Amino acid sequence: MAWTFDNNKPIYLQIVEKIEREILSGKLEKGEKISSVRDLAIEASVNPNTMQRALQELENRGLVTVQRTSGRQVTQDDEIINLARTQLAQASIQNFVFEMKNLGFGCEQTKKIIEQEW
Amino acid sequence: MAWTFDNNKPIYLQIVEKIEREILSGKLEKGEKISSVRDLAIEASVNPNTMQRALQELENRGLVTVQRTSGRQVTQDDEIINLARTQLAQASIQNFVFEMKNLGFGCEQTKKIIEQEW
Amino acid sequence: MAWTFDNNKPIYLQIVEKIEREILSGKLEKGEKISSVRDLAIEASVNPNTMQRALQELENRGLVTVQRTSGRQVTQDDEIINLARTQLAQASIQNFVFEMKNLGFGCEQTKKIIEQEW
Amino acid sequence: MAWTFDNNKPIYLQIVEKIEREILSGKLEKGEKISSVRDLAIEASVNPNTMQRALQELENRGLVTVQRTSGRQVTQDDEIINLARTQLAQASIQNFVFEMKNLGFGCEQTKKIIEQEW
DNA sequence: GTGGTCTAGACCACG
DNA sequence: GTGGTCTAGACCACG
Repeated sequence: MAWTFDNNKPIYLQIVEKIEREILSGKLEKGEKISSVRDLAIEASVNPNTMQRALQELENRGLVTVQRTSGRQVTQDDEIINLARTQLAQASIQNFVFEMKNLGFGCEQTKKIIEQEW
Repeated sequence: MAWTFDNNKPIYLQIVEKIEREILSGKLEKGEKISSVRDLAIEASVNPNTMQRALQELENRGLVTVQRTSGRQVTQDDEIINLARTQLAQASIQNFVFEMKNLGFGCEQTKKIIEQEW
Repeated sequence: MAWTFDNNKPIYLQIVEKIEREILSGKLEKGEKISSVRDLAIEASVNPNTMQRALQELENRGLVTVQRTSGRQVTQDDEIINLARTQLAQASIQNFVFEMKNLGFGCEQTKKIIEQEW
Repeated sequence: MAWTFDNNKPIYLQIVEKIEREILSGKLEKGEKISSVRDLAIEASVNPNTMQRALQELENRGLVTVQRTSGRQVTQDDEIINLARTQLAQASIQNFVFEMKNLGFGCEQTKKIIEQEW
């Protein structure tokens, strides 16, 4: 029911990342209306203020826009979404390659494992 | 100079991960003596209490052992190290594959990028 | 299309200021008939209630008058307009001088920049 | 005693602007330590959360930095301060020139008034 | 009903 | 003691 959170990171940031991933994956579509702060707060079992803060952060990043009285929606701006997607992928890959090298894996070996895991 | 930390995660956990990575990568060798809490704390520019806590966590995980009088050293136990390495790699790969799928990347494409990035 | 508003201030106040500026600048002339609340609301993309409230405020300030049947018009009273103009200019200048001093600009320097910017 | 606030704008934003002005004017010097959130909140007669939010915004703008446990200080980075100063001055001047033109003042007249008011 | 702001106050991490 | 996060809940602007 309630979303699950990791104790070692602020909840609001985990919410930001969750929603960001939904936007970048297209699960939340460009321009789609987002549930109200109150509803999302109930869904996630967090305080409305916490949800508010998460959504505000998404606004700062340009992924979400607000219409004062009619709620929030995913940005219409493809460029912002694509940029965020590219940046996340970039970071993810570099991070991964660094980690695998560090653990002693070679390139070929890593690719093989990815193929299996895919 | 000082190690760099991310404000959004407990410092002691970030230290744990850093030292764990050094052990798993072999930068800190099996059985190698570890600097004193004091020295490490200075090196990292953190409070000795914080460093202490990090090392304790590494003991709990079995990666570090204590000799009352002669300080700490990396475990001699290959098995523990290998297990930790495997687990970390597992988690890392699954995480990565999930993320890339989510961002819309395919298996071949991902492997190509890894090759470039390696 | 729609007028643009700053999220950090009541919309009705921003409308008041916009129309006031149009009156003081003469863009809306002395005695000129003002569009209906309805039309203005559509033009500004705001709720009629909001526009209503803005016009009421302008009445309170004496810049706009109402004729029960024939709608609103800009006041005929030169004195009121001139007074408002003077007050706004006063406030604007004092504010500006304070700001520039505060930012470390001198009088001569400021005058030079104004000349360029004019 | 308590700082004075305008009802038509969020308090936290007014605090941001007040402190920003103190930094840009040099009243708060480069690298100077800033009072604790709690103390500032008492000084301003606002809730600590409100003050926290204001300081967080100043952090986002790069004007203030945090040391987790030892409090906040004005940034050491001249460039950031100078940039902010220039931007504020720019906006202020353009705004002012626009306003004065709008009110029917000429360039020479405006400069004369500034001289008197300085 | 929607988002935004604010207060009050608890609890945590780090020192 | 310092900042950070979170909850609970009030009240406001706009519709």
